[in-house]
Amino acid sequence: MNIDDLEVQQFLTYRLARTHMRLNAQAIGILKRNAGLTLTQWRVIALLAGTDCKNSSDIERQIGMDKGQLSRTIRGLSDAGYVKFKTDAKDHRKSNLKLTAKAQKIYDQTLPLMRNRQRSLFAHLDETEIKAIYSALEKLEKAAHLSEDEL
Amino acid sequence: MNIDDLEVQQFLTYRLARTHMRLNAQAIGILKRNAGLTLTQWRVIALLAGTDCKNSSDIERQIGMDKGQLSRTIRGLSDAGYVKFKTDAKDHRKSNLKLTAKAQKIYDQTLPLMRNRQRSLFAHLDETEIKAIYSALEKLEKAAHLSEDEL
DNA sequence: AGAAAAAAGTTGACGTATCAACTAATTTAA
DNA sequence: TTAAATTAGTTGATACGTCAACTTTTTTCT
Repeated sequence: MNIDDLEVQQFLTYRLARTHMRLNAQAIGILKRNAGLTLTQWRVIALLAGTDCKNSSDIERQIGMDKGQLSRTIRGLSDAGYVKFKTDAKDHRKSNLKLTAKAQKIYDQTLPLMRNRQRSLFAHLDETEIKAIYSALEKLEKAAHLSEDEL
Repeated sequence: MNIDDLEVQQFLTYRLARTHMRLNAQAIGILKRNAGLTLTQWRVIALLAGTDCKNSSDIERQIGMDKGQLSRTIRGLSDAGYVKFKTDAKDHRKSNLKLTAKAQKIYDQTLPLMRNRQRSLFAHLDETEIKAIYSALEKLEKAAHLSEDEL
């Protein structure tokens, strides 16, 4: 590509941002209508239900979500009756999380919807596109990590 | 790609989101250190300086930014002495925006930095990657527009 | 054992983004 | 020409995301 074609470049970053936002908006809508959950609430429930994540730090490591946001999300889930937490017997800093039956039910109902969505989203991408987009994202991300002096 | 490979799919959407965030974070850092501006402030200033956008609605149409956020951003810029606005003589709903000398100076200083960053970001992408990422984003965005029933 | 460092979680502040309700001015269309 | 629809912009609410300061508990190191 022509390095000096700033129009194209800006359009691409813009498209990247917009696609991300649209995908998010779609997921948010589905979760709100079908489960009354926010996206972050869903993520936490899905991790507690589908992985061996037990507490806040496990989740943080798993998806790199911010500690603070996580703390607030979990409080919200607790207030809404989706999780119970009690402090770990061996490490009093940790509080182990457990989904309630209510949460498990919502999860079981919602997972198929989200799986179906994932399938649809990717149904029309072929091998070449997948590889190229991975490669491009990797390069962009690497460049995004450069400090200002290195740019 | 294997349609049922949900791991890969989720990884890709995750990567998309993360790349977007990293790119944003980088731009935010550069703007904060060098210009003391937020990203939205920069966008508005850049549009007022570099395009023929005159008012809030022009900007909204140009980059699809939310009216509300735009309104607050412009108020912030006004409070900080970067823009002045007076209501349009012919259409009293509109208020035309004008950058102050202070804003123009910041813009002139900052634009080269941002251009340089854009160049670096895209320097290592080749034609194939650009095309594939465009194609993939287009398909993802199209699918993201589908309603739940259509998925 | 005791001091220093690290980890778990909470909280506050701010920026980013969307949606909805609202006022005021203008355009349209009956 | 008047009523209805549209447009410009403001404001409030809520979600999402990052950063930093802070407390408490555990681990590490000497």
